[in-house]
Amino acid sequence: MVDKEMMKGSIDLVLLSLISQRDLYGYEITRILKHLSDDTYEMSEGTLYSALKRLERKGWIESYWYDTEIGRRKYYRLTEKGGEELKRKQENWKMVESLVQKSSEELT
Amino acid sequence: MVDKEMMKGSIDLVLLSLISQRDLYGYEITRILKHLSDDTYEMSEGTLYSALKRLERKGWIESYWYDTEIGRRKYYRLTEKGGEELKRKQENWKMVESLVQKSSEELT
DNA sequence: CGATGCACCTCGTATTACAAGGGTGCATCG
DNA sequence: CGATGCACCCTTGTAATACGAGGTGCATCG
Repeated sequence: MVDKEMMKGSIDLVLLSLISQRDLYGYEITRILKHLSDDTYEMSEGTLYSALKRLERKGWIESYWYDTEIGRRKYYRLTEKGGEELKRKQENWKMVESLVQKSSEELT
Repeated sequence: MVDKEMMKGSIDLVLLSLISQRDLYGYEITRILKHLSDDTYEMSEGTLYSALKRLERKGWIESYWYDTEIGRRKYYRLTEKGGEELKRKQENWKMVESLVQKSSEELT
């Protein structure tokens, strides 16, 4: 559908954004992304879980197990540090956004 | 200044955008990016030249030498294939843009 | 029973972006 | 004249990234 490497470089930002809104579990995240992209993008689980691990290792998210009748789920929640990082990444994103835009507009 | 890894994933798009407007040489590109970012971002030359090599290897840009009184410069120009790739990457970018936005807004 | 969906995970690999280095030649300054 | 700085190009090594392919277990549906 779309470029498989579409999200390269933006995965952490997107994940932190999503988790900042409410606690989510892995599989749920893939469903949300699929939905938000109108079924054009499906994040591979290999990508997702290693990204979540990375975010946790860096202290930006924390996880906890939650058992439902239909099985166990590992939920992730944003930490304070993760909130700060999200802010940084958002500003960063704005910068890149403006560069991408300018690079296709003006050339001084 | 900004995150050193700021451009991760967007370098190719930015470079193709810039070169699509007019032929450019390497050093000039670093100057333009610095200017467009209001001096907050300076692409390391290692990054730039290996990116240019990559783009050339993929057939998206072509290079030619040009001699001025003050020395030789290696200019890069967009190929037809590069034009198509640029278009693809731009659509891709819009997708990611919308995901980044949505991920910090709604959660269905 | 087999397939499908939910839910998690690991491993190996190619690619990427970077820093750190190296090189040339010209101009300017002391 | 020598040093410094700028303009310009390049290579190498490394850490991190994103991915596909594979694996587990359970429940449900046909």
